[in-house]
Amino acid sequence: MRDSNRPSLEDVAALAGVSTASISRCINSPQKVAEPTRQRIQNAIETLGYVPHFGGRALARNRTNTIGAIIPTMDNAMFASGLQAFQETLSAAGVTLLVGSSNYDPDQEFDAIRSLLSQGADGLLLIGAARPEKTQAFLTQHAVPHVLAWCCPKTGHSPSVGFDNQKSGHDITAHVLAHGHRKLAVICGLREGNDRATARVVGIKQAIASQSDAQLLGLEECKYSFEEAGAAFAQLLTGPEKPSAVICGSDVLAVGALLQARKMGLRVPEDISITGFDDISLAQVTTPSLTTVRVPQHSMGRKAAEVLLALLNQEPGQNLRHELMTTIIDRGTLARI
Amino acid sequence: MRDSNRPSLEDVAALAGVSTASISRCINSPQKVAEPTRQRIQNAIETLGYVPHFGGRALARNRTNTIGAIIPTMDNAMFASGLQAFQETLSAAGVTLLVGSSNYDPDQEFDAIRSLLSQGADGLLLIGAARPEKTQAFLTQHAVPHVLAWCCPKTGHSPSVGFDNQKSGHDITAHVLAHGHRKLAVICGLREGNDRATARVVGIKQAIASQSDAQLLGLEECKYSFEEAGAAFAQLLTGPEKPSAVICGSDVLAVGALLQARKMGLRVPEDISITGFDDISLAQVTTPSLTTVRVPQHSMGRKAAEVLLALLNQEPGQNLRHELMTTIIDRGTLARI
DNA sequence: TTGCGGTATGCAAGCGCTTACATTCATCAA
DNA sequence: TTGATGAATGTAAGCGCTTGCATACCGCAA
Repeated sequence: MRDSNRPSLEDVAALAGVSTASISRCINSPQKVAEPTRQRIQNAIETLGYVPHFGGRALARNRTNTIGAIIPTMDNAMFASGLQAFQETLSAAGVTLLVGSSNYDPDQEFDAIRSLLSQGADGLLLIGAARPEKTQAFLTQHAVPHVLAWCCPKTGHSPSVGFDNQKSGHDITAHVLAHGHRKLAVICGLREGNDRATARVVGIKQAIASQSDAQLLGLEECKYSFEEAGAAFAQLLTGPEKPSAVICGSDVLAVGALLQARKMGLRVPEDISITGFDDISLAQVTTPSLTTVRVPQHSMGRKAAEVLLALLNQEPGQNLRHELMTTIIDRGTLARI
Repeated sequence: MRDSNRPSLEDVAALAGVSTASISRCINSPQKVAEPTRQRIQNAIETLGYVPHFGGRALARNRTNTIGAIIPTMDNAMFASGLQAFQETLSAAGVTLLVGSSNYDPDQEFDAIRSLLSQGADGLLLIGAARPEKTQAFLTQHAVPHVLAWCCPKTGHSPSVGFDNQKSGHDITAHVLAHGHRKLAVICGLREGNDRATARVVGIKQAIASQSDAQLLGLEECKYSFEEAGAAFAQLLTGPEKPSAVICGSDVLAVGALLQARKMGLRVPEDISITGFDDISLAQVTTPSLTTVRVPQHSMGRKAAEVLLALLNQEPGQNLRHELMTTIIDRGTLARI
């Protein structure tokens, strides 16, 4: 059953004429082995093309130097650059990243957590704070080191690196109101199990409520796709009163709305304003380009990696809650009334 | 040193009052264990929250049910949906996906290969066919099951699932020529070590050469970013003769060019035509939307997974070379002259 | 009763690696 | 010369799991 293609420590040891222990030492703490021996070992490793067996190593060390990230989707760019930064920071520290996706489904997320853990992940990056009791319990029971990103919960004791979704939702809405809009509508992602989407809407509603003459004419929930967002947009315009601005919970939704508006012969922003959220690269590319909320994806990813690494190394005195700031990026889809 | 948080088979065995072997059997081939015992074991597993240890398993089985994919970048959507399809197909087969990225750098790719392999990947998905001798030798020496995607080499004996980049480059160029364009320019990605970009350019040049009155006024290489592509576009327009069409090796480049054209006060396609390649979601979103070459990312990803899975299961009689077709998507950035 | 076949379970050997501890050997001070 | 010291290396146990083989037990036919 031994896979003859894969040289083991023993093979290297035989070739180099030393014990397996020396090889192991040579790999893991080279200063402990004498120069000439090290040379011989290096040669043997090279000629055999030896690669340490991860399983054996994990077993012996009880640590894998691997961490897992579970993101809702790879399909749009929403998490891509944050993940990229996360990954870069990790690999600079010699840690491998395992990626799983949940499709915004708590059950799939739970499975992914188990799967990554059984793959040996030493720690986890999770998006958002809301998860079922069952998942929470599992994380607690196994004392899984993890950090939450894209959110910044005030309760709970998981470390987090993110931003205040509610406040950001409030801010962009206040910005829209400040442009004179009073009849608003909202398109957001499916909120069930998605605390980011939920919080953004809460913030939006809050801002509207605090402006006495403003009204929320409609709110549509849909998946993060151009098509669904387009349909949602069309739906919002069926009522007797038309909104002057549509606030979207994500750039993907906003672009879908924008495309649909055009299809319906509406000029943006002259006839209707649209705002996005996230500032992914799509946002710069549309005509007009999207007024949106910039999420500091890159620094969030990097910081999350740093926090997680510190956690794994048991470095003390860490700040557990890192709140980053979002900024409103004014481009071309929001008109002043 | 035992991680007290992580229950082992032995713990479950103790709780259930059976041997570790039975637990293992219960997990891997439930029909081999009697119903009442199975119940007891299931309970024990549940209450302890037992998750099998990947390393132990890998060691004992010499197989991990994990496969690795190394893609040049996660940063733009070029590979995202192909990867998504790949991943979906794999997880339907109960196989986990490990993702690494190479940043278009052969050395980084080599490291990623070693790393994924040492992580226990049973097989690999690689993008493109061109790699250094050293990498080839390593793959051969270790007899690593792998499939190449995004290309379809006629030589070499690695299985591949992809399309003919050269032909596609030829096709889109012929299409542009058929629209009456004769003064062309090209923006492509950095070609060193990137056989897809290289082949596309070869195809483009070929098509131009076969049209006697057509000429290639300039060719710029740059990274896949809006900014660099914009600069490349500007550069192409500095010469005494202006191209009437710019053929881009990727949608990201085309969008960068489009944005820059607008910045320079050029109307697309009235003043200058631009074509893309890949048909990522960006392409639908610009104004005008991008005339481009659609790459069957989704079916490519799925098929690649199927081929790789078949390879791992030693299923015989597999077709080793799967060539998929690209299609030209006519949208709004190519004018008829 | 004996013995047979079959099913359910246990035993124990390894898978490749790390590491505490043991061993060897050279060096050097007394 | 001797013994203490310490550096370099070897020995072997054990990490958690799978699995071939041994064992125990059952029912049933002879």
